[in-house]
Amino acid sequence: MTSQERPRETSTSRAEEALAQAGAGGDGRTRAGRELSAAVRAVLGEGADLRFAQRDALAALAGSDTVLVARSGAGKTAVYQVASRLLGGLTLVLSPLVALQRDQVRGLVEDGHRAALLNSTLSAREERDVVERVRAGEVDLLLLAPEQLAREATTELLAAADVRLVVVDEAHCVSDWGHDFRPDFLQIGPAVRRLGGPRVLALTATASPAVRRDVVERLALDDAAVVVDDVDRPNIHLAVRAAADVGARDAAVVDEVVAACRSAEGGAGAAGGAEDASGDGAGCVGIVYVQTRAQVDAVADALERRGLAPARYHGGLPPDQRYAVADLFLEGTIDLVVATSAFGMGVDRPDVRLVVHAGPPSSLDAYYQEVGRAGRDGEPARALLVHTGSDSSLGFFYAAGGGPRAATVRAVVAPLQHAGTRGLTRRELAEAADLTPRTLSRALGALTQLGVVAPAEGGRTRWVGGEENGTQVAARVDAERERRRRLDESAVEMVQRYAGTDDCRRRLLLELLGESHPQRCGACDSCDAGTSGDVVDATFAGGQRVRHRAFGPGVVASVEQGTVTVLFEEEGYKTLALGLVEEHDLLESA
DNA sequence: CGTTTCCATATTAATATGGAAACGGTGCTTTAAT
Repeated sequence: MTSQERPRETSTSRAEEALAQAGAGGDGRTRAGRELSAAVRAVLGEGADLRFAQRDALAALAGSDTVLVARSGAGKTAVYQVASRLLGGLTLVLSPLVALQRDQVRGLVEDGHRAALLNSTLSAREERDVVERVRAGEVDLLLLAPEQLAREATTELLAAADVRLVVVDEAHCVSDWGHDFRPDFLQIGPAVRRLGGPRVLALTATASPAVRRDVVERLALDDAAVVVDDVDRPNIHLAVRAAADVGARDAAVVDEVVAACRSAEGGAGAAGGAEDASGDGAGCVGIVYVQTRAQVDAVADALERRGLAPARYHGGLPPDQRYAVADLFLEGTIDLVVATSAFGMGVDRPDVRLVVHAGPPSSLDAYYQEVGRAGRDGEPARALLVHTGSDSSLGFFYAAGGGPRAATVRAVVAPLQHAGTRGLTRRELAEAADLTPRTLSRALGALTQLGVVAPAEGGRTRWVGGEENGTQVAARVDAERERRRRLDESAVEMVQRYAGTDDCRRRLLLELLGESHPQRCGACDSCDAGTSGDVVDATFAGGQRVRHRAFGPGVVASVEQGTVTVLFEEEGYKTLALGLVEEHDLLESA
């Protein structure tokens, strides 16, 4: 065996040289260039080559931590496969959903990697087996959820291993979930540092500049490079419709789905007999997103009364039922699913034609993730949002932003400080602080984020905030809550802005997500209606750094007819009237 | 913030009313008891 085929013997600097070759186009005359080509061939097969964004990401990774934003199917996996081969040692892949890890490992093994996973579904025997293989250096890629990093057994295993790369898959989860729902996402940064600071590669399909910044900050990435691929999906037609009230909204959603399925059947029939053999309703492949579990049943019932047979999916269903629906949808046995936002990750079916939302999502980032499940085959697809104008998820966010009260924080801090390094279990803490599990969970999320508590052995939580007292901590929680609330609020405002515009929807959506798109798209309802225009104002442009008299520094997100939307560092997104801006000289270039 | 659920109380003792409390989307893990 030659050294080229045994990359784990490659030194880090030589690996970085090979990674850097990706940016130079992979010169086959140098040793580093040949190493890169060999790794690419091993991953992609003979004759295939990397796309530009993949090359950019690899080259960036040679010098720094890297965030790669690229749509599904753009080959994010291949990037870390190649990087892992070149860097050698052990690559950790942090994958949020345990249910998907077995399939992911299977794919990696098929591509010739020595991949394994570590999670709670393993039997004691299986876990011992994986641990032994990692110890023996027989694993190149190890998949695990962030929660694993908090286990002492895992920490010890990894401390002794040669971890050279940490991949954070679905990295937007760090921003979405870290602050309350799954606080272990906030422990990734500290855990990576404890491993001696291996390179970090964060991957996601969509992330607005605000989310990118949050991810970089929460992962504590050092001088991160951000590589953004073209995230536009021009084959998806975008439309929004307003309804008078929630009842009319859901009725409109049902009408829309029924009509789409009827026309799909008619169209398939008229197109020729060959289509009929593949089953009825072909072309009526769709996902209906609703806001609550109860709404899943309400909308699905309504669709059944109209003769359709939708499946139902939400987080409250038994796991086997959820997996069954996901599998049947992926294999094409089920074509229509009514779901909450739980339905999504791992849903990679190419021929989804329709994604309908009954009520607005919590952010444009979330919306585009969900919309992006349509038309992955490149054929025409449609995304429709039906809203009432006042059904915003703002209520959710006031609740979430409401966060723990000062008294709650003090009640949690005191027993933790008293417990010392051993820490307390959730149950002990709930009892000592006299709080419900939900309230406690939120309080711990906030405290984790401030870095005053940390996971301890046996799932316990311990105090690491030194002498700081409950009142001081509560004040910091307050400040952080206020910051979070402003960002969440601005995210909701951006959804309302998208829903309310009569200018080109795709342009607004992409610009708010950090992509430049000056021309109107021709594939949204505004363009259909002729109300959209091309941007002509040259005073401001997307990406431009500016400073506002009152809001401070920011970056221009989007320019529409007569308005400019800016992402301010402190205030989140604000939309300003160009007339007023010019009249009062509010914005200056920075 | 807005809506639903729960429970105590009131009286056409089996249902109505009011006010307080809980819930509203996302999922890891582990442990104890079958």
